[in-house]
Amino acid sequence: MSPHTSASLKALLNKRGFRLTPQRQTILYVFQTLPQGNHLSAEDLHQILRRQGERISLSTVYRTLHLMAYMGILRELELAEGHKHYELNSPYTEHHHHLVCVQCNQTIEFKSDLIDRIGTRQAEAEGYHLLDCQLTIYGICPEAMQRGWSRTLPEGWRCSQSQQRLQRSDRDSDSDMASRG
Amino acid sequence: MSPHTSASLKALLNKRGFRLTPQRQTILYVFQTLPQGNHLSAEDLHQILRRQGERISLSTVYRTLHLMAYMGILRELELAEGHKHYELNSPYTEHHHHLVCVQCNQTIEFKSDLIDRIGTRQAEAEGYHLLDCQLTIYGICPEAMQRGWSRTLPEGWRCSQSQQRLQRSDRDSDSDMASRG
DNA sequence: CTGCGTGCAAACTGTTTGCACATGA
DNA sequence: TCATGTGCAAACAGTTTGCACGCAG
Repeated sequence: MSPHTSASLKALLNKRGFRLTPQRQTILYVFQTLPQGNHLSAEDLHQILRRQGERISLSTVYRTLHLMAYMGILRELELAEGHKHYELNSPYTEHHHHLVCVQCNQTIEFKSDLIDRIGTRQAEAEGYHLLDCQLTIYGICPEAMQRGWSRTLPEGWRCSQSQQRLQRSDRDSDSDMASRG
Repeated sequence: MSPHTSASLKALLNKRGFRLTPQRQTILYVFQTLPQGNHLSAEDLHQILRRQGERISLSTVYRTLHLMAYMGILRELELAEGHKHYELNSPYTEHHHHLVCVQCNQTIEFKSDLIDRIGTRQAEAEGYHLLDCQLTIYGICPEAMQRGWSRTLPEGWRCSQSQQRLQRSDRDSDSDMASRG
């Protein structure tokens, strides 16, 4: 159920004067084999590649993410972490939205035709060419709430101190992403 | 109708052990007197302050934006420009969403009770404590389209040949979005 | 064989932080 | 008074870019 074979990717790239390189092929493959509902930052992707023994430079990762987002192969996400995330964007991928815990970064996906329709209509109404439309809901997940967090600042927060706010505890703590239909 | 007088701001801050300073007061005032619908980046705000003769350091700007966002006084926006934007967030401010041109950054606000309701419901369904809910629609505005669409790729990216617009047809895959919701 | 793509390192942008001093409650 | 807030500069993280070489078309 891969949206692109290396042949179709090549065709897609060549059509626009770009080339199919091993790096681009590898990167697309990573996204294609990613558990449904995951999204990667440039750094994440670079780590994964490195762990797989691929030697692709970080610059190339960035350039490729850019290119693929531009081509519509990837979708660029603005979650609440200060850097962009990317996920596959294809007709085979359900268009969805995100519910994010700003404390632990747990992310729940959900879809809503209604929202998509509103987005489409709104873009049309203004004469915009629609690229993407994302409802992002920021909140505190039940687990984080239990660990204690009021809507305001964490206890002992100081402007001048190191603010341990929203600091993700571990890189692998976000592996438990749920996906709801 | 200002959501906060300096007295109520003071109360709000003191309640949490923070202090009212001239800087904080000034910054809030800038937001309060901002033309409706504008949102500022830290840099924007710093410029404005400087132009007004205020000598508030950039660090303080950042710290204040942070503080006020966490106190719920400001709303943090993730538009598509690589940096955050802030706007007033009060009961008196209509909650709204954004339609952004990824080429020229023109932003159109719109509100939708329906979206807000969907967001609320979705958060509730997952047991999340709702903080904010933003539908952000990315697209190309009519003017930018006329000028031809070349951004999204790094400066000097070599694809200068066929600059044809991408056709994003994945949005209208099956659902009938012709009907207005 | 041409010029796009890559890796590298250095540059850049937006943001955070350590420190000493200033100041609000 | 004294912990909080500020300004400054340096540190930082994420991203970009200039250059020389490598490789796809």
